[in-house]
Amino acid sequence: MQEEESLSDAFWAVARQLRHRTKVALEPWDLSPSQGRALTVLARHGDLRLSSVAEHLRIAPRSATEVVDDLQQRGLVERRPDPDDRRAVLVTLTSHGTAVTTEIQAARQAASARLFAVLDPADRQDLLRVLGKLRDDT
Amino acid sequence: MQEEESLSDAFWAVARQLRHRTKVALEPWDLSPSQGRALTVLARHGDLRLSSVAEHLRIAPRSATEVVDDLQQRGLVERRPDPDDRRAVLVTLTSHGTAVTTEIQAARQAASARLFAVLDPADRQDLLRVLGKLRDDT
DNA sequence: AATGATTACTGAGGTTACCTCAACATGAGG
DNA sequence: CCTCATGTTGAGGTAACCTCAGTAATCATT
Repeated sequence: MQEEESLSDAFWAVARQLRHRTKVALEPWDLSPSQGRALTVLARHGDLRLSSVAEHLRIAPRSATEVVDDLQQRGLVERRPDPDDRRAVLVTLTSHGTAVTTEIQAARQAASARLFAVLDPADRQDLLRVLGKLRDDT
Repeated sequence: MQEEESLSDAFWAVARQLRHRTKVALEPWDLSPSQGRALTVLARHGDLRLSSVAEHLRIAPRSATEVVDDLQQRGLVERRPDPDDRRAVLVTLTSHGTAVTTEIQAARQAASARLFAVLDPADRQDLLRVLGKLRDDT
């Protein structure tokens, strides 16, 4: 059965394109993927503990310390003591960080829009439907 | 236009699944992604110079040296002098390496088949068609 | 309230998979 | 043969992760 082989090949080829375009679109900000994701997570969930940031990024808490260190140096986030638990540190977007995150999300979306723009509406719908089935599995 | 956002979200969700399953399927061999790809490339193209291996893997020649070092230590590939150019080294799959590569490709294909098995034939055809359009773009 | 276990973070140091740069051998063209 | 280009590798560097141990704060139990 050759079919699955080429399905996954095609899938990876498109994934590579999408990844590459996203990377290029995000170059102006010079952020690592983890840093970019950290900003997105903070924008979505509001202030988070360092350990929560680590969970969202699926990295060790110690590694989240480094990601946040870097973002803090750039003035994109602040560390504040958690009022509810003085062991914990809350990571918060600064206003500059919020603005940058908005720009980044726009750039990311524009990059993916440019890729998917070659599809007509019916194709998009098909893709969304089929991907939905794959995603819901397991 | 929210549509592209969820299209790429769905795409990445599926890509993550496929990557995860492939990784799990390949765990028994304890190979890095580059090592796995190197074996595949060698199986497809036959003996290659170290610099060609580097090109296929899109890494620096010096880094290909390390990948090949490791594969050689495991007895999966051999280095031979290139008869046509004594500066060059030819990397060749050993018979053990050929056998392992075959097993790996089967495992990879089985993993992707399991993911795509939830689709009926019409869905698969749609997916393949739409991915083809996306891939040919650029 | 005192104590012992647990939790949140971080310093120190390690690993992996890359990188660049320079050295060395070989090859190709004037 | 002399110069310049090419193929590989040694030396050493870096980014982004990791584990492990230590400190401070909190929680649970007595």
